[in-house]
Amino acid sequence: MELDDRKMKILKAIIQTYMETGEPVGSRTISKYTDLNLSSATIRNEMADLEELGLIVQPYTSAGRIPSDKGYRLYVDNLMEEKEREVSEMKNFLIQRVDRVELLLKQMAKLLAVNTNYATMISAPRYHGNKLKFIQLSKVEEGKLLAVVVVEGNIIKNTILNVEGTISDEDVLQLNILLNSTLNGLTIDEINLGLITKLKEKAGYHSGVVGSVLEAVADAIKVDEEQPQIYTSGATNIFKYPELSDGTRASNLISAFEDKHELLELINDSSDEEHGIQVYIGNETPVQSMKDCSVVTANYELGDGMKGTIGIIGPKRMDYERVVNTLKTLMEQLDIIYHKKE
Amino acid sequence: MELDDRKMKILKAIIQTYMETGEPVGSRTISKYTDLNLSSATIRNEMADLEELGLIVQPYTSAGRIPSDKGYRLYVDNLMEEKEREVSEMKNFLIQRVDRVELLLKQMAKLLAVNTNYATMISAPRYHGNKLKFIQLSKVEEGKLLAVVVVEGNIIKNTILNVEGTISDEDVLQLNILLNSTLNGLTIDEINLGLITKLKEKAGYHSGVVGSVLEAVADAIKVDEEQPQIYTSGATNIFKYPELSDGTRASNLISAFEDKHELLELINDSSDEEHGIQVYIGNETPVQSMKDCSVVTANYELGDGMKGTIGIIGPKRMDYERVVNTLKTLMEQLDIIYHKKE
DNA sequence: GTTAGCACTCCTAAAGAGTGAGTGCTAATA
DNA sequence: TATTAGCACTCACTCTTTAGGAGTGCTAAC
Repeated sequence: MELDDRKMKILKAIIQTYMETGEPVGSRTISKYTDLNLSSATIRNEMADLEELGLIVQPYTSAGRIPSDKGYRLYVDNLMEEKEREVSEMKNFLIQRVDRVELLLKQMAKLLAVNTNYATMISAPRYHGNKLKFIQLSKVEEGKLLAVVVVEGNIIKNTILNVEGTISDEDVLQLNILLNSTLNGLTIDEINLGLITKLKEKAGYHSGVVGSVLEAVADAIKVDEEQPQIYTSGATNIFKYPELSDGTRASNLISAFEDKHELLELINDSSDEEHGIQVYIGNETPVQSMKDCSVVTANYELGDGMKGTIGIIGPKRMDYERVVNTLKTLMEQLDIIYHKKE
Repeated sequence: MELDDRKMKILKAIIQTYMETGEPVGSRTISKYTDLNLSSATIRNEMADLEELGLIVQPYTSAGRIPSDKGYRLYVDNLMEEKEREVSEMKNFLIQRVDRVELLLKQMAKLLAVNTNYATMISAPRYHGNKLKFIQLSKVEEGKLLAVVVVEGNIIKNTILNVEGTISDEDVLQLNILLNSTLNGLTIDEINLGLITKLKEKAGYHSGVVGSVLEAVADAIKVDEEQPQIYTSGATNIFKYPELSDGTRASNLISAFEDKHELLELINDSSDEEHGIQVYIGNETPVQSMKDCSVVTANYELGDGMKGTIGIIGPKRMDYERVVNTLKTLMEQLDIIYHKKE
């Protein structure tokens, strides 16, 4: 048995109805809903076929049908049509570049959550491949240096270093000049051992400080590399969907959002996928606590190398069209704003 | 009718039993539980009296009794005895001063949540009264200055300033010297208009920059003043208590923890209370969504002026003794660690 | 003052009945 | 041959009923 055009139409109708109501869809509903002008009996026959194909399931005998993961997958891959985009709000919001990326991301997460009624997550850009823009050491108190590192995209990292022995203000000045002239414009990866040795030589008897500065820089960046900052919003939106609101499920989901550890897997998994938008349906997700959810991710890029991931988490019957379109629009807008200047 | 010793004992037994089970407590239970050696009938008479006094209530006719808010209040104020403190873990954890306060607070929130099985909240120290330690301007790119402000306690704020016109490196250096020599050691409050005017005069034709630097500093600090950073942990612990886990209640509570707005009220309310520990039972709390909870807050102080608030949020039948003792211990330890150096 | 005894209340869980949405199958129809 | 009408059947859901039990309040005896 093959999946002919009519079956497709019926499947689509089932999925769309189920998305709205969240309740099993019966044959009579479809018979009236579609422009196919078929009796409920015919629909029933077709539905039996669709079930045999594994695209829909009955929660119990003689109930209506709900889409299976496979059904959703087919819908997302083939049946979904692009709506005209709702750009307005996003556009206004993104109209100008923001100096502090974190702020932008936080607001973006919130905006998306409010707009979609799903939970959202945005990972701060990974440094990987980012250029060092500026390093500054300052003596804060005796034995303590403040190191400020600015990376492309005006991401700022502060670290306080404990240094042994005394350093004069003049020394600090010299070190700053040395560090900046040597390291500026390099990516994190380009700062290799050879360079470090060379730098230490030049630093003379302050080579120890140079060492710990670089260590601290690497450290500050590594911390973010391994557990990048993740902003979340709208976690409580899941309570709007009864199929996710029961005790344990909700608890697990909210926990995932709270300690953000599991979200990392999601980011790691989807960030391989170059640039595109990825949809995880039910069991496809790498995150255990989201087996009953669907997740849509997109990889954004702000400047050169400043890449991160946006994720939208909702019930399996989420409005894929709207979510995918919203994300696509967002990506495009970001592209326009952050690349036109070059 | 007055509250004699025996009634006290019975009330205490009821509350303690209810804390463990979360279910209405019957007369027979108390009759066996206590060392009073009274029959259930006698207990029943006493319980009727306690109910008349408003200290316990029946959820429905002929059910056992549960403590009322007033009952809990009496318990917290008079009946609760100090257990020997469990210092061990806290002590190990706090043994050394940490350079980055934020990190300490984050960990502290988590530790408390895991230990108590309640939700926790810690507000980052308010700047109010804190001394400025260090200001540093750096030219990051043309037209953009990076301002780094360090306040006592090594709290670091970064802001990027857009400046019109060009500034030479030499100018930046001069401004740094000027700003630091004038402002270091002052509290935020001490930087008044007179001082600013004087500073602007000295800055000569860069007075505009000085203005915007100070504005930015004030701004960065004001943002924190108005909506101080709040770290939360263990919000999902509330699912461990059936009386808080139902849909709407849980959703509201978790929401409060997510956007942290409501938590501010709690902090503002309790931070008036100088140093002590405060217990809010049920309706006593200023936060709407916590009417069915109890909240215990404590005000901590790290250095001079670095004050913040810790809050523990749980069900009304929370283990007040343990929570209060844990917080007391924590306060003491912080005191010892952060004040002995002076 | 304390206690045993007993009738009474009211929640809870289980069992049963009725309802309705929806199905699968069969036979008639176009 | 595809479609449809008709009908028996299934099963979740709701309501009601029932029985059980925990716990009470009251009374009378100790």
